[in-house]
Amino acid sequence: MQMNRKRITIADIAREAGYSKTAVSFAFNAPERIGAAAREKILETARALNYIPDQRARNFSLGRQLTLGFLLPQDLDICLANPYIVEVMRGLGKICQDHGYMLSIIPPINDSIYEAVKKATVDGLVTMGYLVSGGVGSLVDLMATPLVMIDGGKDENFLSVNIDEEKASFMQMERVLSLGHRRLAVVTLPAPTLTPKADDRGIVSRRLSGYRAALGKYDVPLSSVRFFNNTETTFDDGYRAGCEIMESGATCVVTMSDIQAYGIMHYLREHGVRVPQDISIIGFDNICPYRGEKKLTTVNQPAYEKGRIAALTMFDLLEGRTVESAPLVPFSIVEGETLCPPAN
Amino acid sequence: MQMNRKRITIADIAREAGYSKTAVSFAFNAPERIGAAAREKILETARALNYIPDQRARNFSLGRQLTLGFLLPQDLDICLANPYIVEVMRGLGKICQDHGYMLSIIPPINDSIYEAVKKATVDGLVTMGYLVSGGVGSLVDLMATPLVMIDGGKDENFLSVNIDEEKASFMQMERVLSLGHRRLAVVTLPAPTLTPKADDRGIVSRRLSGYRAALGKYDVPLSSVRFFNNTETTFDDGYRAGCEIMESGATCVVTMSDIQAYGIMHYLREHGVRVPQDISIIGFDNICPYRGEKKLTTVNQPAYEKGRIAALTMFDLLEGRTVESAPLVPFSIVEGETLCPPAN
DNA sequence: ATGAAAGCGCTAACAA
DNA sequence: TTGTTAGCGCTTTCAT
Repeated sequence: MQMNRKRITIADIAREAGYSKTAVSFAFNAPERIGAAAREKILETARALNYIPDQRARNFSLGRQLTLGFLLPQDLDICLANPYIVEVMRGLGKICQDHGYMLSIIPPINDSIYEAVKKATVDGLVTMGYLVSGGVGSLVDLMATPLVMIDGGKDENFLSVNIDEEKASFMQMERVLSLGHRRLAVVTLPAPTLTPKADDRGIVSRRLSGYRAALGKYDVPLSSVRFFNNTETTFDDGYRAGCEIMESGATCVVTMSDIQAYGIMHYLREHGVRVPQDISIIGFDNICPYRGEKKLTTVNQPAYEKGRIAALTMFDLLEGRTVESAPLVPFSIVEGETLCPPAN
Repeated sequence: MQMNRKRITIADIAREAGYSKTAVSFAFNAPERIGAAAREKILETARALNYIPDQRARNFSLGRQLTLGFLLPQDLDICLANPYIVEVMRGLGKICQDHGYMLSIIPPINDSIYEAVKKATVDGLVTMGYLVSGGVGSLVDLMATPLVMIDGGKDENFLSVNIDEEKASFMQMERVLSLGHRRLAVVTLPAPTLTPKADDRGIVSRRLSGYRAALGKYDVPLSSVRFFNNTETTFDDGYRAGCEIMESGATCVVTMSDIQAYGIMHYLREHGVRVPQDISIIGFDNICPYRGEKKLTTVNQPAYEKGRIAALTMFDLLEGRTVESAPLVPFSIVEGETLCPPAN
């Protein structure tokens, strides 16, 4: 196994080479600021002593970390089980790699995102799926850590990378209403952790308002919609909700995330309910078909692109470029095999 | 947008509260080592001044980082597109979360894993898919950074979490040989970046030796096997290889990774080749079916579990517990719908 | 061209 | 109980 020999420091090299620490530092990071002879001698001894500069100390001294943080809205094993989130991460990470940065996945600490932020050592934070109102918002402000949201909400202090949530959810709902569905089950995302008070700027509220608009257009009363508000964004929890949904009498399920939808489909199939003949279903995100289920009709979100844009925006911030606002990214409804007119 | 007000430091609090920095430090991190009155006064002023301890400085001083690093074998966007790797990461991350750690994804810098390691600020490194021989091995030794491999190879200096590669690949190959296949296409993993010299301890070599053993048992000459050694571990590159494979006359494809296999299947289906009637295929890893392809017969690896074990091992190392060796994790052949006897 | 020394913000051994 | 002070390893200003 590895032996923990003590690290060689810059002082060792300085002493051994007969130069100052400054000289050594320059030899490594600013060759032009030191004589050729001195530099050679220094690098020589550094090599001989197997000196590796301590990146930790360097970063600390330079006040940077060469790391972007990705703040997870829920437990890590839930988030990484969601292909949509992973795809966002892939976009984020690609840009990090291009900049020589690491991407740090930051799960909540004891269910607290706030605590996680306090412990995080990163140059910038990217959040996903919730509003930064209140606690975390002022915390990052105190820490002088730039923050960019993905799927966040309107906030005067932070940028958010989003699709047009109202419009997308309007179209999603309209798609099924136009097919004739009138008895609906709507599965929402879990209440955002960071919005203590009811807040109409978060992603859930905005989508709900899109739904309401569509329902209004088709004169469908809210009472004919059954809401499922306690479903985690997981396959398993979708599956779990399947039972109640099946028994709700709905002819169509509208979910705010594909991963839930696939869980629901799995349950339905296991229980002899045919999709879409018996129950139609439409999702949100557009992840790949899951567990052998048929391809979902859904709202496509450019996940990878969202990650990329968020990271690029973050580097703009870090490198002092002014950023007016994050752009709306495009979405579209993609056809799968899970929608048809209601049976009767 | 955020305003970058200057951070309050421990010195500010000390001065303002009329105590020393030590006292402030204790007030936060060792309440029992300071009087109640002093503590109260200090926390009071800290609150008033919105003081947030600088985690960077704290970590630097304590010589830790509260972060585990996950060293990627290839570009980040390739790795995160592989569900097998993501699942490993999920296992790693879960344990990190349990320990209040972050998980840092470390992509190569300019194609160099070595450079990435030098820049990384983490308490421990977990690698994936290659041997740590040579450069990186001695580097982490100099940096005194503990390292644990996943899918690495035999190495006297580092632990590796693996299945029994020889046995698994033997069984994988035997599975198709026993069905009667004699003309085979074998798709390997790309040559591990970190093994400059031919090395027989890496994962690819070990699996090849399993293949040889199985072929020997069935008296099948190596000449009846067509090797594809330049296929990246991606869906797209599998797809790309599909053409040559189709034309190779093989009745069965044996791949070292599912993601390649699904790419190949996609190509075959698009070109009217039926799986398994025309060409059988067997994979490795056991990821979920991809892009609507049928479920692959494959070797199941407990990816999540591998990640967990690697992380747990790492924390053993970090917390000074002695670790003899990483255990072999179990594997199994799982039946899909992609295997049948050869046609003629 | 080179070096002394003062940071960076926090911890902790040691002294009082 | 509390404070002084010397680190942690590197960067960088400012003399020389």
